[in-house]
Amino acid sequence: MSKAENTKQFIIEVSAPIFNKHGYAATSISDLTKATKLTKGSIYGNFKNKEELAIQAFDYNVGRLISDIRIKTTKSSTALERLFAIVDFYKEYFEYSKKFGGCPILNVGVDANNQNTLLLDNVRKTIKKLQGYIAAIIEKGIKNGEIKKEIKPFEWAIRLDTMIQGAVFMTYTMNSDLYIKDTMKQIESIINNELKT
Amino acid sequence: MSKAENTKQFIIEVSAPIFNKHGYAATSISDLTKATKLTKGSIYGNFKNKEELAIQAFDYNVGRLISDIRIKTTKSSTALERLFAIVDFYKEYFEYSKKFGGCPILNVGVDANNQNTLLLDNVRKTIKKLQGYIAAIIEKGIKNGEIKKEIKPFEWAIRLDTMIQGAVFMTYTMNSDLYIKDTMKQIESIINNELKT
DNA sequence: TCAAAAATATACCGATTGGTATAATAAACA
DNA sequence: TGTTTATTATACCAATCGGTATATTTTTGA
Repeated sequence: MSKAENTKQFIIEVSAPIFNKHGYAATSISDLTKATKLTKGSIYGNFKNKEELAIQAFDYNVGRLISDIRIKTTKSSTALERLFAIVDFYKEYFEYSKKFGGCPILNVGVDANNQNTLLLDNVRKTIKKLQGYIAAIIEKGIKNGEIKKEIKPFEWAIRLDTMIQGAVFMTYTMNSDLYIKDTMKQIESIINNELKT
Repeated sequence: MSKAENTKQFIIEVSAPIFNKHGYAATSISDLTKATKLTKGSIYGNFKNKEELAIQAFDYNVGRLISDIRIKTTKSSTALERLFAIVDFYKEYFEYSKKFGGCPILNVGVDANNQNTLLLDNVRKTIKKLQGYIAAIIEKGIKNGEIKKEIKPFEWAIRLDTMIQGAVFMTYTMNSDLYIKDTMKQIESIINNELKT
């Protein structure tokens, strides 16, 4: 990586949690020059404008998030174990996601709504990617006989993802991981009682 | 109501959906003077500062929201009917909440996090009030023999509320009420299969 | 090592920000 | 109706906003 690419990556990494925590409008370029100890010239030399940087910062955050979920789940081999691995991942999500400055999907999803079309599009793609990933695990479980064949993979992937996002919102807003812990228990019993053969 | 109180109320009503839709930082005083066709002097004559107006705008939004939920639920007399009335209310919530500029609990909850302590406190109080209201209905249902006596009212009130908030987030972010419709069906079967005696 | 090229820093731009002091206006009440 | 009082409009403030032109520095490759 050249010096320039290094700087660009550095700016993204420092900016990502700031954008995520404060939102697009509430994050100023001077917030970023202070945090990076670089100057405007350096930032605008690497990014066309504030929006482009915000998008790359979001992509950087969700890239790490999805990568970590994949790493955690692919340690297991069966579909059910992979579903429980996702559940375990989200049990610790309150602490885990603090390094991003909160949940990027929740924060940017709400922040970009009616504000920034490009950012909102990226949030939607991320949600669909995550739901597709869960659906693929369920589908595999059906083929393996681990999960009831009448279960509709995408329907349940959406359902579980929606419950997770609700728990993430409540946990952050109420500043208590009781919400996400309880919802994960609820999902565990759904997997055991409704999905499992 | 005097002329001044009238103006104050008018400013709140016009500002409320703007603050809710764009967030606190992204809403400028000039946005509000344009929308109200009043001047800065008029706004600062009625409110100490932007924050005070934002808080009163939020309180106005959730006041209407909670009032409408109460009206809808108290039309029924039994606890189960009241729970289903809340479910029915949220089935139409995507359209209903557009007049607020989106869901005030979701929007302000995310927007105020790590930004505005007073607004966040009001969001938390609202969530607790709503959960308390649902818990009270469940409790009444247990006493009436409509709901299983081993059900813990507050635990399930939180659980249902968390699912609802997740569905609201997904519905707004994906711009589709399929999410909230499906979650409400899911809650209906939870009520019928897990709560009902 | 040195010149060309790329990246970063500095200085500045007009526009807008939240907020205020004061002037003009309208409402309230005697 | 007239006058006091409350409310709204105007004009302005310093600070900050996103962004750019240019100067300076650093990196790159011959």
